[in-house]
Amino acid sequence: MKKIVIADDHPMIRGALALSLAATTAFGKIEVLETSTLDELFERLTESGGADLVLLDLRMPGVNGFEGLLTLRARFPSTPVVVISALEDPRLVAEALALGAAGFIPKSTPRHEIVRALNLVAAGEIYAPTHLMGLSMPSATDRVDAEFAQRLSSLTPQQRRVLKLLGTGKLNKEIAYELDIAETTVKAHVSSILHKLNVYSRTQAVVRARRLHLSSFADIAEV
Amino acid sequence: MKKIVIADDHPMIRGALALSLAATTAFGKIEVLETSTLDELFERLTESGGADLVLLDLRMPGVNGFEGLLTLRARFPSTPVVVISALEDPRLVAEALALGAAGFIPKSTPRHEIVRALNLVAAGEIYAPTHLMGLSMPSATDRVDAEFAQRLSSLTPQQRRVLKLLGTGKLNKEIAYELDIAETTVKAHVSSILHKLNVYSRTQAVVRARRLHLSSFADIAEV
DNA sequence: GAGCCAATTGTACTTTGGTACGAGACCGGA
DNA sequence: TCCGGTCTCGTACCAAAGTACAATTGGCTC
Repeated sequence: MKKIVIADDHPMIRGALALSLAATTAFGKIEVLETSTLDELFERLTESGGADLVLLDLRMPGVNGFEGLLTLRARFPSTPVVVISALEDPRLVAEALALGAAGFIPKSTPRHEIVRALNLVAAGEIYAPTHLMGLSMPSATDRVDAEFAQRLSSLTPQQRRVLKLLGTGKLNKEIAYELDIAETTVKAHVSSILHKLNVYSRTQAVVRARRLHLSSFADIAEV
Repeated sequence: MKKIVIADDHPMIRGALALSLAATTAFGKIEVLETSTLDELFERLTESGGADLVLLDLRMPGVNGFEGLLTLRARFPSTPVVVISALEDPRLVAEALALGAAGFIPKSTPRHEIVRALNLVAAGEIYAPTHLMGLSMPSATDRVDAEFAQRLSSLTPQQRRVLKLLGTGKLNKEIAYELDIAETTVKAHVSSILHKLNVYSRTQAVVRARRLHLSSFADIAEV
């Protein structure tokens, strides 16, 4: 009995995906859970210790972009994640796959194609629509971004929080206050972050992280 | 005899604008100069000490985005600038006006409307297409951005170069080497930049500057 | 020439930032 | 139970960042 979680804030999409899952044979018997928020998704996964597959919408209330995928991959590295997206930008596809997604399914995909995609993923393959793959030759910057995304995914949750605050230009002292930890600890985190991201200053870390479409950096809090 | 400069890298656009200018009565007798690069524009303006009007394309070879407008406003504050753009994003309009543009004319504008716009500007009014104004209420962040853009425009050319390098995450030492000046001087510039931008760390300066769509920050140099 | 401003540099200083090493607490898995 | 990883924190140290003050140069304008 495989456990599959659909995480999408739109009930209609969830329903459509559930239908496709029902038509997918490769998983055998399945149990489908639906969540409409990221927090709920993590609750479910934490309770049950992961799942056999997660269908994750890129755009969810609270956290948009790749933040969710990043966190998901960090906390449940062994759980395959298929990204569902309304956008069909080839760069998004490349980025999602670089972050360890097992597939990328645009919402416009016809159902029989979705079923085929899920069967592929069930078999351990990686699915992405061909028309979004060939065109975007992995350029130099894309590869750099992908590598950086990989590094980003190696951050621990707390380190990600620190990086998020770094991204607003805050001082170590301010970060310490906001997270209610000692400044020493913040320094330890920052130091570790810099090593993991392979940069040598907080400013570089922020600049590089901002290049990815992480929601954490899309909406900077007021000063 | 009013001196008007058209700065656009596309000859066809320059021609169309020149025609519209010829049909504009409010300026009286005019002399029209055309330039295809930003550098050439600045040469002309420096020679003649400004102009009575500049029609500036947002996208020019070398420097895209608002960089040119920013520099123009900084070096020739008394010269009115009308922004010409192929893009019609309301946010671009708001930003251009915040930076002191006297008008915003999309390239899709019909000629009679362009003439009307130029007449308005000649009369000291500010022109922007109504369909790009009403929708984007000046939100809180927009106002913050506009204020920050104002501050940005107060930077000197050299300070702008330093900020650009700051935006790539470089150390003072590296910036000094690239600009071939002493690290002390870089520090002096950075310090001045921070004051002018009203922030207290380089990282904040970078984060805030990147929120604007300045080309300097669009294409980060290789590491 | 006087005055203004950008740019440059120096010295000296304080504050942040970042590294290195060690260590205790907690937690989940083997 | 032991092991590994995360989070925590301290001390100590060095490098980078940032400030303050002062001074020189050069170009510009009035």
